Amino acid sequence: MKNMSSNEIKKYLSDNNIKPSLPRVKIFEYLIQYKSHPTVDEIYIALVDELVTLSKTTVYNTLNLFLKNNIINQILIEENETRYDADMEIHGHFKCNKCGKVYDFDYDLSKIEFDALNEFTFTEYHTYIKGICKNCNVKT
Amino acid sequence: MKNMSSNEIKKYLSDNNIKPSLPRVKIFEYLIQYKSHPTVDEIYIALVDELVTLSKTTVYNTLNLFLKNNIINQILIEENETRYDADMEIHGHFKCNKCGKVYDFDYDLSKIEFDALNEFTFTEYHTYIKGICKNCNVKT
DNA sequence: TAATATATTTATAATCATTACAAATTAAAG
DNA sequence: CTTTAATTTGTAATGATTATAAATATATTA
Repeated sequence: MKNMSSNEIKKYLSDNNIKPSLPRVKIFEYLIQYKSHPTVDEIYIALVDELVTLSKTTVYNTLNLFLKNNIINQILIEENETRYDADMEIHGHFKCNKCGKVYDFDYDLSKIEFDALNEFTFTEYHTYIKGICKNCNVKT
Repeated sequence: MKNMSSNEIKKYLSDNNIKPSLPRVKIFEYLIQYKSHPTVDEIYIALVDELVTLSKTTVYNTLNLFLKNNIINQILIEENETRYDADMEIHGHFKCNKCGKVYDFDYDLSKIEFDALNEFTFTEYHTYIKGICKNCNVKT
């Protein structure tokens, strides 16, 4: 997943019932390459130089299509700041209140007991932590 | 916390540097009484009959003040659907994709190991799960 | 208690992210 | 090729939240 070639991305999209048009391939490529949990604006600004006719609507449409077909996740940490992540492994996010960077971290869900949720069916897990990252802690 | 009297709420707000005006007391009371993780609209609609001059701006202002003074949490599960919770104990939320209800659940954070976040400082923990609740599972 | 200052609430307008829509473009099928 | 369907695009509409400034209520001081 880390370094998919353009052809691998095309196959991956096709396998998930998404016709691999150029904007779609490029947007997905951006997500797996930079893993920066970008916003729509960040994706648009990053790609518009190469795809000069790209519109923000296409970025929205494409991300919503990816969401529907379950190949990306939406990250909601701040109000009015929707971010996207192509890493579909269950993992958490840490957002630094100083530098704003979003870090990934693994957590072992099997160790969590959900007493209150007996007979519930789970489809999505989301965890995020806020605080100060190592880097910003050192600086002060 | 479960059943605070009006006077206890006033004291609690004062203790947290919030002047206990009527709208503030009523909004906080609503949050701890119903625990329904309401939206701004739901709070406004629930209270406007009693506080006939209440404006939605006041609900926004009040919730933002509560957030700033750390006596409520913001719950972000769906894009463009900000909810609020006066329960400040660390706990998770489960949202049913069928009925839309948000359930609370406890989870034991001490069992989670954050290898990747060594030397990070944590201030807020948020966890939510999506799926189908017990009730909706039975119905089908 | 009246006068003044301060805080709170309110209505209206502004902002901004997202979606709706319909036209334009591109790709696919016959 | 021609026709049909899918994708992309620009513009307008929507809706939640915030900004602003006036109105109201509360607190302070003389």
